[in-house]
Amino acid sequence: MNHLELRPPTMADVARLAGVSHQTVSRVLGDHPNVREETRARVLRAIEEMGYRRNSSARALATRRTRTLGVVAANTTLYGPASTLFALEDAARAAGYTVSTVSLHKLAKETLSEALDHLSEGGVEGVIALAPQRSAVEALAELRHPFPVVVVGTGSGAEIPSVNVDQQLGARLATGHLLAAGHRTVWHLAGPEDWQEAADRVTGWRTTLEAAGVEPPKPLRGDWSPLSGYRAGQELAGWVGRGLTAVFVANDQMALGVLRALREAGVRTPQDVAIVGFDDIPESEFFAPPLTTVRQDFATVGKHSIALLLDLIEGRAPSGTPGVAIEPHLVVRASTAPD
Amino acid sequence: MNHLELRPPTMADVARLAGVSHQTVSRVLGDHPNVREETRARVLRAIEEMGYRRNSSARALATRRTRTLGVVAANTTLYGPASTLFALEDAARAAGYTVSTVSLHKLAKETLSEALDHLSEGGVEGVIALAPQRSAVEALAELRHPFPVVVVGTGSGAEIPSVNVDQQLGARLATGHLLAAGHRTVWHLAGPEDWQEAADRVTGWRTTLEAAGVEPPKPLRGDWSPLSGYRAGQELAGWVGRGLTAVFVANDQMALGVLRALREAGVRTPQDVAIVGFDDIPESEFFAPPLTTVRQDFATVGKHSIALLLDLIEGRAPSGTPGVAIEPHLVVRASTAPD
DNA sequence: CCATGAATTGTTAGCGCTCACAATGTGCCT
DNA sequence: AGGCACATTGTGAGCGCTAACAATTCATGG
Repeated sequence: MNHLELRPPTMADVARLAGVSHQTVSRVLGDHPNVREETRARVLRAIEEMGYRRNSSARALATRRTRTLGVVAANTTLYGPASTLFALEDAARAAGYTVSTVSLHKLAKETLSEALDHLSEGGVEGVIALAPQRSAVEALAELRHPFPVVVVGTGSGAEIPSVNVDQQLGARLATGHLLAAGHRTVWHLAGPEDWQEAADRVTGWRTTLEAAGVEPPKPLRGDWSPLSGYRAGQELAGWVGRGLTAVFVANDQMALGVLRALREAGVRTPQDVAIVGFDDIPESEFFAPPLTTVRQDFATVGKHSIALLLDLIEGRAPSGTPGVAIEPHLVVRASTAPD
Repeated sequence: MNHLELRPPTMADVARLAGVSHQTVSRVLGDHPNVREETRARVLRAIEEMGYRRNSSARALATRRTRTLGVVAANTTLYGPASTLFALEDAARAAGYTVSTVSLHKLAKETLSEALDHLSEGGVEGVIALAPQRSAVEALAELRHPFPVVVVGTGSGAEIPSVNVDQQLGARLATGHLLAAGHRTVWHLAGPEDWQEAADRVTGWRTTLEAAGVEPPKPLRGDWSPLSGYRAGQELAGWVGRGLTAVFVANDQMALGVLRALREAGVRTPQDVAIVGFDDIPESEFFAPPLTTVRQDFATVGKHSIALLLDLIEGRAPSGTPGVAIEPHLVVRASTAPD
């Protein structure tokens, strides 16, 4: 309880109590095979009795392994990043690693550099960067760092190893769903230009329309926030009755704003305009109306990222198929089909 | 770039290149006053040239300070915990500490114990526990750990130092606001019994009603999820016209569910029933209608928690006024007042 | 009964850094 | 010029652990 007690016991202390050498204690802790059962028991008892814990710094110094990974991210209060963070942490811990996180307000080159410095000082063996913006990856590619880095969510620009959800597929699912429901065309409210995900969703949307022989309308731009969706929604409302019957919105939060703007403009969803979002945040199911959206599997993203990073750290050939994006799924709700 | 390069340079390497002793390099890095300006420059140049970085493990071993804090949390994808996590990380980094996070699915005693073990193995100097459930604090109190622990969000049971938002005040603001608007009574959809915040909000709501001479209706229970709010909302709808004109919902997600259930039942908000939520998640402003809610200042929570933990680690008397809860604020929107 | 090898344990030397102290250099006063 | 205080630098000893090797024990079989 009292952390100010004299200094914590060392391996030598345990060894003394157990009547063995410190090396034997180390062997027991390391699950070495060649330790007599009785000795092991004696050592374990001594460890228990003294409440001994290995000193991680000394261990790290001797082994040259800190068993710590770093994660750099921005916007960690948003559902997507928060979920990814969670999955990463889970996967890393399962692999016996500790995770140090640096949450930034913005992924500018300078802050990124400071973050890597901070993690580097902390002795991480590798870093996962949740860098959805292209500029962030570019900055990352220019930065020197003494450990491998894996990027999550910024396509495979090939400069840096990465793990991704197939955003284009997600957009194709969304757009295709609307076309299949009989809509002649599908409008798109996109995310910020600099975001890879936003770009990929635009591409997926555009190609789906083109494949169907439809000229894509000019996409609108938002910044992921409900407010920007609201503003775009007001603009979209003006096109109702002039060919706009379906909108694919690049994320659920903006879709929420769009829904509100349409409702205020007297436009009914889905009767007048069908809406599809992206992310499947927990709230989406209870929007007015419940939102059809695209769900990403963050747990898988986390597992793959950690696996890839560990491969790089160990110097093995990456075990997962490289460049394979994780498949998202369409979740159909009332915003595209009256129930 | 290549992390498999020969072994990274050591302080001795830098010293050799700069023509000084390793101790002088250490002094330069430690900003020691007594180093000649010219020497310092020479050392810094050598450091730069070799791309030297101090080995944190060796440093930690020698100083007995890891400069690492741990955070244990569950439900980190929710807005509140995610925001707190962010604030904690920010505050810790500002204080020169690295943060290791353990995100749990559930704060059971066993998982908590494993989490503390994991962090302990990682050499943390102290831990912040985001433990909103009373059972979690109790479990925490029973566990032995060789470092100080600060709990966030579970009242001041006094067993463990804690930092809190004044949930009762928040509930009083919400309930008072509704009473002031002329409602005769206010119903309450509470969070899970075991959660301290839920209990505090119930208390704040109840005392406000009692102070106004109103007998509080029996509170409903939800589990924070929109779905549970939806179910409760269906039940609440049945009381409309029989005295129910206002509901204080213990969080915004449930309020979303309530709003939907009421709408489906043909009950208008706020004309027929006014709703107040709690949390002010980013979506709340765009609900149908926009939600009046209570905002918590997570950044302050983060700063206070870290400050308190560092005080405990350093063995100082806590600098902040102990037990002082952080004030939340009411954000009034259309769900309680037609615009 | 002793040689032989395997199983088990101990010994020694760092890992790269900081701390305490020793040694040297510098300026200034008398 | 000598001496003293102070600034500056160097030296040695760990911090607590693991890795490599050395030493010991133990069972076997000839």
